[in-house]
Amino acid sequence: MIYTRKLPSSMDDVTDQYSPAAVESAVEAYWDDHDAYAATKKAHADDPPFFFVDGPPYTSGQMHLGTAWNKTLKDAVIRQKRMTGHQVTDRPGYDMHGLPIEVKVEEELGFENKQDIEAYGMEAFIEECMTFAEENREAMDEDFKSIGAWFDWDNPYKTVDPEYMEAAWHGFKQVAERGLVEQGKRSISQCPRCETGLANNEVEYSQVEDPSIYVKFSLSDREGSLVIWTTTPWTIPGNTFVAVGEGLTYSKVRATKDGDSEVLYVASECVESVLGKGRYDDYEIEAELSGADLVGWKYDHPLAAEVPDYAKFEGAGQVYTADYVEADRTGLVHSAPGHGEEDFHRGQELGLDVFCSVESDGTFTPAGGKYEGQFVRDANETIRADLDANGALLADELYEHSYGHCWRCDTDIIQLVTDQWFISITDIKDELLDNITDAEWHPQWARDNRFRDFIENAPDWNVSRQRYWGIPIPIWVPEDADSESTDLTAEMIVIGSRAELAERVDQSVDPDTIDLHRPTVDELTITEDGTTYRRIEDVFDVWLDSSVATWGTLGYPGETDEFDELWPADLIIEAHDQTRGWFWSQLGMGTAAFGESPYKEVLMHGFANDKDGRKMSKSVGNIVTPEEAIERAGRDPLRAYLLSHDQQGVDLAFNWDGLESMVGRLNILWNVFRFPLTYMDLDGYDPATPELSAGELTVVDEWVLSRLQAAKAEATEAWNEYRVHDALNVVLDFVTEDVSRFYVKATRERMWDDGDSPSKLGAYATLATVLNEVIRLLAPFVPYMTERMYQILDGSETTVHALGWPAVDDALANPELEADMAVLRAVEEAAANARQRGGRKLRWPVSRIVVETADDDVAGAVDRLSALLGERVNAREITVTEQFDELVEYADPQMGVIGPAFGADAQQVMAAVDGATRKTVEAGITVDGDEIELADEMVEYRSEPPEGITGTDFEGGTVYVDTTLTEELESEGYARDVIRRIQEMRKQLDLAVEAEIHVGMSVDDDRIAQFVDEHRELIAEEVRAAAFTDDPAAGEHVETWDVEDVAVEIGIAVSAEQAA
RNA sequence: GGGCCGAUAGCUCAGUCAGGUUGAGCGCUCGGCUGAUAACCGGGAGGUCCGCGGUUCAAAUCCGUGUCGGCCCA
Repeated sequence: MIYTRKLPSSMDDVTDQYSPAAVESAVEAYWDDHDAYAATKKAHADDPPFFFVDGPPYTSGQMHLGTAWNKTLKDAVIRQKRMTGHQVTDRPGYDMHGLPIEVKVEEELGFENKQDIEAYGMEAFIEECMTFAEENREAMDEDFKSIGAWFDWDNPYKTVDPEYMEAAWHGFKQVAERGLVEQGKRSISQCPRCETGLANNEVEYSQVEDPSIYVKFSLSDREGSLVIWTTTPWTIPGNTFVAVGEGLTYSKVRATKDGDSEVLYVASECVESVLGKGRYDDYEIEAELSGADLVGWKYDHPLAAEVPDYAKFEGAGQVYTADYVEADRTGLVHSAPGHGEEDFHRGQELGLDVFCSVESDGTFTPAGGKYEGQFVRDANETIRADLDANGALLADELYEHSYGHCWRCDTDIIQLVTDQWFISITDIKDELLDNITDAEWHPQWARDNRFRDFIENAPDWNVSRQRYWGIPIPIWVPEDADSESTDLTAEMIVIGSRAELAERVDQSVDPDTIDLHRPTVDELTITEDGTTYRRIEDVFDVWLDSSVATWGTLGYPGETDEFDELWPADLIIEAHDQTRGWFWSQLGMGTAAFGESPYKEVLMHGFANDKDGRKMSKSVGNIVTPEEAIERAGRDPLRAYLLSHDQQGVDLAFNWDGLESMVGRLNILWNVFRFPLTYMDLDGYDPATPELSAGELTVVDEWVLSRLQAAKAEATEAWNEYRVHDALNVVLDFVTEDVSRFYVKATRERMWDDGDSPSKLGAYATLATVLNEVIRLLAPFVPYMTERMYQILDGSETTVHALGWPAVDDALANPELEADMAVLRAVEEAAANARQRGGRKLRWPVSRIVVETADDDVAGAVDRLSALLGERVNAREITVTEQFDELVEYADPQMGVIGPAFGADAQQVMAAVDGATRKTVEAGITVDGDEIELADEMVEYRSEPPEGITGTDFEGGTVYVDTTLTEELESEGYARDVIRRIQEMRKQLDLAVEAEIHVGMSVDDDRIAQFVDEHRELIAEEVRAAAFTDDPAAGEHVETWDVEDVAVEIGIAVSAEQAA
């Protein structure tokens, strides 16, 4: 053969069925041997840049189906972008800091709390975290490579690298210089086990059962009690005020139980319910008051004896209004600014001090009095009992509701007021909302609804964590200062780089080698203007790490050239959970630090769920791993399956049958690819550089080339809008519908034309053109099999992935022909249907097919393509008519009219009329010898083709097939049947396509034998028979066939000259 | 509890923006084709377009409401 094959010769046999595993391992070896990835990058090294940024997966586990989808999509996009002429940034990233890894390492080491870490030694602990993260990262590298993801694996960005950590410091310093970093007390969600604050998105919720208690707060300046409701008894010690709704109405209720009476104040709407909960016998409403009337009322702390240091400062122990009050439960809200976020904000507004008697580990401080040292949840029961003993407990129930717990260790969170550092997102809300629209999102609804809503409601970003494994916050504050006595925000020094650190700290530090992790940086001090500064101990919220990825990827600020050229990112791609995650954190950080969105375009895909659309989870046992999918189907099929579904915001319900179907679709592609190879090989035809002008193009060639242009145009347009699945499906549909089902079938015969047939050369050139371009269009999706195909068809470049994206050739587009062919296909389908109903298989020719249509376009199309149509439907003649005049009208008796008119005779009339032709009816119908008079409305007629003709409707009309046999038609039919049987036997003998044979045959029916005899020459030519005898027994291979109920014995032998 | 997304044949999905007889592929079944052959093509069966209510001559489509699933938030 004359074309180059570069693949290992053991894989050279492409006549095998499509075997993904074999193709993929061969291609993988080929890529390694030829350094295909490097060759691809080199091919596009001088193209205009495209700055893609990989969202860093967290290095806590291995690749799952969702991350496989994510990386596959990114990989396909990168490959396609390269093909369209871009030098694409493909540095993969890994998110390696944070609480999840700390928790894993703690588990491995058997730790239970922070004290265990301190005892073990922070430095050693951090080393363990680094090792853990790095080992996981390496494993994930291999996972991602296994699905054919081509990234710069030798050079990933890692959030633990000094260069990357510096990118975070730099960004943070810009934020500080804009005055957006501040320290303050805030109510935060605290994990008492991890002893750190959590970001809102680190809190997960689930249903739990908690106490639900109604507590009476005895009024100190008048008779009666306020009734409040809470599910957190442990916050009662911290009670500072009671809130009422300004616009609500409250009732003064005199309630009696067991003869005793007392006065209770509750919202009027809640009276019935509260009194019921308290099991009072009776009650009487004595007065109605507005919420404002209650303001300023004073009450006694219900645990005054147990918590002697309770909040009794100026303004405490009184009633205030608050807008968070609703007429729910009691309409009065127990407020503890040391705990609840809303309580805290209202307390600040009212100028109240903060009372918080709970430590960061969830135990009461000495200020908690009797409860000192108890864990809050354990104290619930004691507090409940104490309230009961104090006569303050009105009702005591259990309540199931959703409550937050730590995303990593599942411990129930507690709300606490602590000192934290914030980025004041709320100060730049307008700028953020403005910057949203600088990025284009796919799908757009995610940006305009979900993302915008989130940003509108976003609180200040608490970026400090009281942990170890993270980027140390680069803030130094005066040595002895604390937040109570000093405005730390005003006094802080923020360091933005290693160089600045080395320059300003008191110790000698080498900026090139320093590890910025704790505890190294903790020991560094800064002395300026006579004041010594120490670093605050906190590390960054891990979300801040990845938020700087767009410049961290580029090594900025250490390296500035690429940043100046490329930033902001052209595209990022993640699943919809990142709307509140990475999409948000990057916008927040980019806006706060640089005043703009760090990305220009977002592609948001969905989640991989199980076949029922449910989340995959270990506990349910419905997890499908990428490894399993690859083993059962293959890498290309898995990739194509994942990418064939909507990539914009919609979840995927993973289904094994769907994956299997994809193997089937790709198998058709494989078959189309290998179909012409044998012939091209025999003829020494080189499919690498097909010349369409070198051969003779038939109308089918022109048509499929036109369809190819349409497929390219549609795929390109889909890519431009990141409708990635459409870009894939359009091409696969073209391959299966147009190329396989129509073109190949219509072209097959031309493949075995002899010699340099112009028609054959035209077919070769057409098919080679189609294949060359289809391979390019599919390369981003199925990189292995397209590589294999390319190397066999062409192979002039190292890899298919270095090639350019095929352009539409307008000269080959022919919409009129496509429309004509659509008509032909509809007619053909109808004809096949009519044949089947007429009992005439396709191998047997029919004398004529009549297309009845009132549509000029349809008539014209059939006319123009009548030769091709005749061939495909195996008809001697095709005619087109507006009105098929051979239809016969059959009578359909109308019993609604006949019944009343003929009474008892009606049944007989019906029987006589039913199914008769119009001619018969109009000639006169007789019943029992009497002609009956039929009014027009008694009979309707339906038109049907006559005997021997079958009609089937299609969209533009009706196709009639005349299946009437003539001797000549019958004769050819039998001959074709015989040819078919001999071909089958050739195949059974596995003969070479060009091998000549001897045929012997006897037919057990003289008439049929005569028919076959008439076609000896045709048969001999079709089956490459050198000799034809009447003696089947002379063959090496003899078989008796049943042809239309006639026994035909056939013997074949390889010609002597062949065998010799 | 709130926001967004999804629900159409046994399965996977299109159609919903812009109302007009619900479609395709897979699977099943019957048939056809036959040197792409463990491939390919056609026919058939298969539907409460998630439920309920509304608008309209007409609703899978628009509106309201509920159910289930997903993500995010509380």
